[in-house]
Amino acid sequence: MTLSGPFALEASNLGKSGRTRARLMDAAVDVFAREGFQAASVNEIARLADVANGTFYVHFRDKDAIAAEVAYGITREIARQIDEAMSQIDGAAERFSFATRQFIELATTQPMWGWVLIRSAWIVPELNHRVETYLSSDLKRGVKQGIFNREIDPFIVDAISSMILSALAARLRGDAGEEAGSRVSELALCMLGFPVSEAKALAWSAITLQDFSTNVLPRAPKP
Amino acid sequence: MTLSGPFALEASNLGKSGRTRARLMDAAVDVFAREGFQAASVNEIARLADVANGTFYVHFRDKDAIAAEVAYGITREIARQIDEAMSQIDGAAERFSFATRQFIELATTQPMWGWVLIRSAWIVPELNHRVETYLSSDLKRGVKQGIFNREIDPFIVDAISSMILSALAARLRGDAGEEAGSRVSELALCMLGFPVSEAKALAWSAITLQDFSTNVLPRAPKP
DNA sequence: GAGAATTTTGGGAGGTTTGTCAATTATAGG
DNA sequence: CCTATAATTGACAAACCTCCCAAAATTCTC
Repeated sequence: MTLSGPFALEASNLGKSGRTRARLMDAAVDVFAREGFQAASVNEIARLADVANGTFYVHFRDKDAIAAEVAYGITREIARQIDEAMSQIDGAAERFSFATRQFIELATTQPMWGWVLIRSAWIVPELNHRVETYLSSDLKRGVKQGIFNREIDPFIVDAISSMILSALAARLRGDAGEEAGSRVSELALCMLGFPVSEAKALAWSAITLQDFSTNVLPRAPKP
Repeated sequence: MTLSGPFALEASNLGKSGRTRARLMDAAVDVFAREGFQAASVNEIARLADVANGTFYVHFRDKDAIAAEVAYGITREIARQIDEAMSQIDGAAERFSFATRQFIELATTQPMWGWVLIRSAWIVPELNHRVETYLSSDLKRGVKQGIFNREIDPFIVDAISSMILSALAARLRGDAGEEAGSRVSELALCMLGFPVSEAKALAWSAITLQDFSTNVLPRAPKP
């Protein structure tokens, strides 16, 4: 039996249909991560989910439909998790730095989700868009708090988010270590108008990162 | 007759084989730009180049082979052009800023090349790698000149290059105007340790951008 | 447990893709 | 003009893909 992924775990208390659907989504994550959205085939997703190819079409209209669902599920879960972990943090700069570092640690704990973000972000606009929405809200909070002295518009949000994605990619490839999150966070803070020393202090401060792998989704009840 | 692209012009004085090869490369650029590397099919490239599908395989082993050639051709020409245009500039920061701005103007004058860079950079490693090589050399020059007070390693080069690509994408989509080059250049200079005011001054200084469309490749002789 | 409703199955029609190759056409040198 | 060489062609096998649907299996309800 294939070991079930995050979506399957989450759906373990749903009806049969819901569970199959979730299995397909986990399989899709796997295929998207390995081959990217474009090269992925419905056939392979079904094969990996251990269902007949016809079953796929019972649950999703086509590849785009499952991609949208997967994008939604991934980004929602990541955002929920990060948000919860930093509910106590108020300063926008601290929040940004924490979120960035935590986000990049995704690479260690849920590499497949990371790869999907990297390999499909440019093709499934939903993905990029949602990442940028979350990012944007903390950046704007910073402007309100008078901390970032740079106007926040889609251009700069885009720039920062693609920088973060590139750091995530480096981490996934193994080209960067744990410091990746701090480094990119420092660079971004500089861009936002922070003096180098302050950016460094914030970005490299000791924090406790959540362990995605155990917390991101509710545990499945033991069988 | 299909209007010939840059590669065909460049090859107009070559033998028949060379010209066909070049036509295929221009067609490949077109298809890659529209659909991305993964979704592109050899068939469509051949169709667009107005040759039989078998002809493709005479000139290239497969899609990867032509992608590598195209990547090589595009990056070499862009680099050559930018390099020539800034041969008089010596300061690393000025060079970086000029190159960045000039590079992004590629979006206006050779949008297809721009799209290829955007849509295929993550899939054809050759592309990213070459862009980063050129970028790296000017950044390192800056360190030698004592201008950038930040260690230049692949991580930061990666970060900057993906930021530049995101600006190029915004420009191609029409979401950003002429100012895109200056904006991203300013952001990057901040990251490299420049005080905001200096970064602004450099990034927004008046410069004369080369007109890629007329200069990037030698003119074809009139028939 | 029987019958109804839900879910899954897998074969197949119709299409596209890759890569090959014998046959055809164009080009160039004598 | 004629021939040797180079270049191109297009049909084709084999693989794979999407999407459909009647039949089989499973689950639910009473």
